[in-house]
Amino acid sequence: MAARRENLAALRSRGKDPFAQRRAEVTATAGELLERYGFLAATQDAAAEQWSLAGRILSKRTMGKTIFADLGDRTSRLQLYVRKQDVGEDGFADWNDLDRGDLVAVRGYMFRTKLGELTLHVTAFRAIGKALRPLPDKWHGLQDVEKRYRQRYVDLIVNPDVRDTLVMRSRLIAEMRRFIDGAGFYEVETPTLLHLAGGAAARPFVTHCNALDKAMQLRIATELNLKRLIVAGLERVYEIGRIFRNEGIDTTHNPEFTMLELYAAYWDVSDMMEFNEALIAHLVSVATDGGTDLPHGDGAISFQRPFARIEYLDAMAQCSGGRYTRERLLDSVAAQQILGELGLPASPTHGHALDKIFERVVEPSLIVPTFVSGYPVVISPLAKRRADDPEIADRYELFCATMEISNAFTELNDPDDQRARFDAQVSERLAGNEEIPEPDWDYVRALEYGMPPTAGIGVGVDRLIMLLTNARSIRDVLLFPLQRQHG
RNA sequence: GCGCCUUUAGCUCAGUCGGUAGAGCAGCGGCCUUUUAAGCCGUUGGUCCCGGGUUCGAGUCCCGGAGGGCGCACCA
Repeated sequence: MAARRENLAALRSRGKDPFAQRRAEVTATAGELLERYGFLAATQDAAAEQWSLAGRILSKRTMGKTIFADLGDRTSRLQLYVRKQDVGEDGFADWNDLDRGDLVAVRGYMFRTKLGELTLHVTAFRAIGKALRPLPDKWHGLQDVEKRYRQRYVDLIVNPDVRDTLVMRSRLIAEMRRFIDGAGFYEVETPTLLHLAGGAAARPFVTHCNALDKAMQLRIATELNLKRLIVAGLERVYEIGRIFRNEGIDTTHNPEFTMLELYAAYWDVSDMMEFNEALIAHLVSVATDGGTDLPHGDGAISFQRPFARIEYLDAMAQCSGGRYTRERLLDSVAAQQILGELGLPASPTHGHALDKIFERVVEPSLIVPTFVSGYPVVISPLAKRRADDPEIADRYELFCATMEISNAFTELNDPDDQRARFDAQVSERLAGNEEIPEPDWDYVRALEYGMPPTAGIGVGVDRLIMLLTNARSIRDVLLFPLQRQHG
């Protein structure tokens, strides 16, 4: 660091203070130039066309009166070629005071070196920012996982894979919006700060509002407010927003994460399944440059439409050799017995038991994209019952690579049924299940004004991005994953 | 919360049986006008995560603590 400060002082003494610079002319990015001049043959140049670009020096190779360096900008990395005879004595001295990590604006023309690399022959340049701290090892980059997450800015500078993944995330979410907007949905933003967090089973974060002198909660879902907007007549709404759940942290859980929730009036769960399948297939195509197969681990998963479809109860039966029948699963006592057979601890509720059984018995086999339809009503408090089977809800979940990717159902719009299910939840809550939220009675009031038949879906965006980018940990698709504080 | 692993130079890592701290890269000084993990010669650089203990002597052994990773548990 001392050496870098000396170089900074040297630049300043020649009137080239990098921190005094206000802006840089940029007429091209590294990526654009690499594409545009792909036709150049070795040693051939395009000296007639001058370009200006800006970025960070990622490496520097000095060879006497010549310097090769790599410039990185948001698109790519481009080699620079600087000759003393082009930039003069002073200019060359300035280059010697530039360190790896410094920010520069350069001007020059493209050529291809005799070893075949497209390179910018620099005719003019200027330091526009100085790195007082050295960059990590040019070859190994930053490996220390802890430092990578804590100092993500460094990770992003030196590890191209990290940047590629996070840039892909940005593109995929933009694509998701474009696709949904194209279907006539309004994007809305509903409050994060609520008096009562509902719409899912999860422990909320609690905070305090000084102005109201009230305890508040951070939302655990956007569901109830979005459906209020369906009551309000917006008909097609969605939100891509941050959700907070005060639970564990591991490779598939971060306390705050991004969820897509979308509601369409006049659709049922089958319409939603169509839409869901089209959306996922589209995103796979974007992620794979037009393909249908996603790399996953060492292999690949095909997202060729149509995806597999199976009934929840059939899946349970098949994966248990017929032992877990409808009768047993839908009976609270029998379901607990199954837990015992599986060697799992007893669950506080029937619903919890079903989730555990499914997780153990069915989920591990759900590798290819599969819609699992017809969840029991006991684990679907906000979903409509099937017309011909009132114990089963009109609901599906999409699984892929054993991860739940989306959860959708025909929304329950009968206020009396909704009130009854909330009452049942109150009992569960009193029985000690802390994840069951307090009922939001105003939501029932909203339903009393009339909600059209509606289908809704929730998609865990981070896990979807993990799938689409073949990331092993949710932290790899988050810019700043939560870390414990030092000290 | 439990178990296993891990923390040494700016970065990536080695460090034997407990004997006084090492390499590569980066940096610094030199040579080099098409290199690309440039090369060659020379050279600087340490809170060995923190706190105790055992010992003549601890990076190394013991106890406690902190951070991180993985697994389990928790978590639609």
